[in-house]
Amino acid sequence: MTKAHNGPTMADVAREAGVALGTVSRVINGEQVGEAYKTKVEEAIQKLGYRYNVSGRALRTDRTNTIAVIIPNTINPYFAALVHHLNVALEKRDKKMMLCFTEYDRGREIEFIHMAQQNRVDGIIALTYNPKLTIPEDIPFVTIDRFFSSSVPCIAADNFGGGMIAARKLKELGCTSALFMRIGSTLVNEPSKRKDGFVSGCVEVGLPFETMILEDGQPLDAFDRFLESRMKDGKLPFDGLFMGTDYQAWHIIKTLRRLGIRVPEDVQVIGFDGIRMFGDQELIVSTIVQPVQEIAETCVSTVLSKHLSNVPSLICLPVRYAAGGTTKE
Amino acid sequence: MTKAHNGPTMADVAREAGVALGTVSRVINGEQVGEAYKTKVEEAIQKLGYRYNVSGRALRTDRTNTIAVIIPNTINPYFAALVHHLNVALEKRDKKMMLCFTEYDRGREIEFIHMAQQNRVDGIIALTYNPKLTIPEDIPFVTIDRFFSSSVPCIAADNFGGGMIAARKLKELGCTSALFMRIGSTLVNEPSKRKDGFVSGCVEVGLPFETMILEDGQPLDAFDRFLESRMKDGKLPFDGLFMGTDYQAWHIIKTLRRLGIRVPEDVQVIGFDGIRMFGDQELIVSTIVQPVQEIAETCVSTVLSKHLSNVPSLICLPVRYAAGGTTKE
DNA sequence: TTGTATGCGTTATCAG
DNA sequence: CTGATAACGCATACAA
Repeated sequence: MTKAHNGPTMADVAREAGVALGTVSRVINGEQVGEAYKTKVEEAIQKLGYRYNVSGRALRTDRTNTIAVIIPNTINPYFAALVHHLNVALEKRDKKMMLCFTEYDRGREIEFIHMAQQNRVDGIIALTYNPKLTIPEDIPFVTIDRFFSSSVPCIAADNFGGGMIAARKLKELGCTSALFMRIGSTLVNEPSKRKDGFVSGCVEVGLPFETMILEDGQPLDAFDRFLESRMKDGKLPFDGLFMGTDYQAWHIIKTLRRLGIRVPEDVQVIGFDGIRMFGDQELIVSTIVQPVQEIAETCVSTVLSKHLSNVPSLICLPVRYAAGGTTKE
Repeated sequence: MTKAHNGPTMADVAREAGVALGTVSRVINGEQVGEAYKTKVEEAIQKLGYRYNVSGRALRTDRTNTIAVIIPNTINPYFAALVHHLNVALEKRDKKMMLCFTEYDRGREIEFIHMAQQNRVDGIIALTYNPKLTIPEDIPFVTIDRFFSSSVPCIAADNFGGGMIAARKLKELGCTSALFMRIGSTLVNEPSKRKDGFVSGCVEVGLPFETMILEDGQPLDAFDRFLESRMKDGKLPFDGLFMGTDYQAWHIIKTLRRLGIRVPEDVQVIGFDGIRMFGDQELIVSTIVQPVQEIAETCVSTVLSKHLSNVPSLICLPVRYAAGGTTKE
């Protein structure tokens, strides 16, 4: 076989510096080395433009300095933000990120976990939906938004708390009758608690409410038909609406306007996620903002923590309400 | 050293199957092997759940089956879409993607190219801004939106053509006086041609026009002040506006509305990129749509093509106009 | 402290 | 067609 690449190797550096191979390795890895040797080696490295071979080191140490991130895609702005902050957090620690897009495909979720193992990654951060996913035992694993078992740390926003905040806010803003709607995986995951929190909050503040949950896979316009069916004399029997996500809120607002309902004058709408225009500009709707950066940071520090077993099995990070023009502020 | 990982190796498979190590390798790589041997090996692989070690193979072959993608971030929806389609195109060819986010940092652009070389990637796809970037000779390199030299293929949308289309469209929609504004890197790259095409198109159709180019780094509200300065009796001397990007168009529309100018009744606005809400919903403004998927596909097929030298040095892909509510259709 | 030698898992060469 | 073995680049245990 002809060598494709002909960059300098440690042996080249050693020869150039007139020292032993092991000495070069020690310099590279910041171990104790005599000053004279060290400078000789460093000069040789400079001169040859040496950079260590990642595969060689990985083969030898069985560590890749890489964390696999398994996520549906990067098109959805919430995922895009997550990926962004995960990357920042990983880079800060000199880790590389191996990105795997599942496109919500459950087969792929499994396949990527295999691939991550095959690549000997140092850990996996996953946001998945497959109910039958089995988590590898031999590799640090952290999940987002979905609880597997007490041995697999789950990082999520405080979805329940977010639901409560939404209820209180609608009440505070003068709503007298509320509706919660969502569509999402039938899987019971952390976001499911948005409803529970909302219900709890409505009871707390004495706000009458209804809920409507659509099954996964149904088209969003089932919401539309529901609203249409509840219209009477050009009015809806609700003046407050809490939606499962910003995306769903955005969709329903278009429907409301089409039905001649004004937002926020007739109906106030709160979403969930904190999606912004162009990723970092204005909010799209009034919303419960997920602490994306903190979630990412926590995922990384958790998956890299030496003693995964000592880590809490569910970490909920605080959310906050933010006005985005679809409520009366 | 204690082995961290204890997955089965080729030697284990060979032992299990009662064949030689080399035979296992040949089966894995789909080379000619006797039928009986082949099945024995495949059974052993199944039984042990063997998967080849990526580092071992990479070390031996000096090929990683990985393409580095160097891009500012994934927050910007256009980049997010690009990354998405690049990933699809790469996965289709069983290549892995090594994502590098530069955050527009020129030092990082250089650093990532080094890192990619160090990781022995099979190719690099880069969207960069550093004027002093030197392209490695020994590794297939493709750039997006920016021409380096005839030996480095550049893939871009037909920015010039897009500018022309915008001019023709504004004329067709009844505009009598147009303005082009943009802010962007002082670097002369492909997107710079949006203006040239627009100017050319205006001349062609006989549409009077002005242009205003902001230097990179200036705040966007310099646009606002410019518009304010041109206001007379609550009116602007333009009724057609072509902006360098959808983001800038979006910004300027807010300004216009603040100034009491109606869009599209008083002024029609066209952007560039084709950004959609939530990545795949409605357009944000009327716009010239970049063929993101084709760009991604072309980048991948080009960087993987055996004979990079035979490839054209600039590939422009066709754009199209799409109405997005900020023009009179 | 530094040098030497071994092996990580794989592919490729060479001999059978 | 198959088996044995060397080498890829590196880190490390051991010897000096």
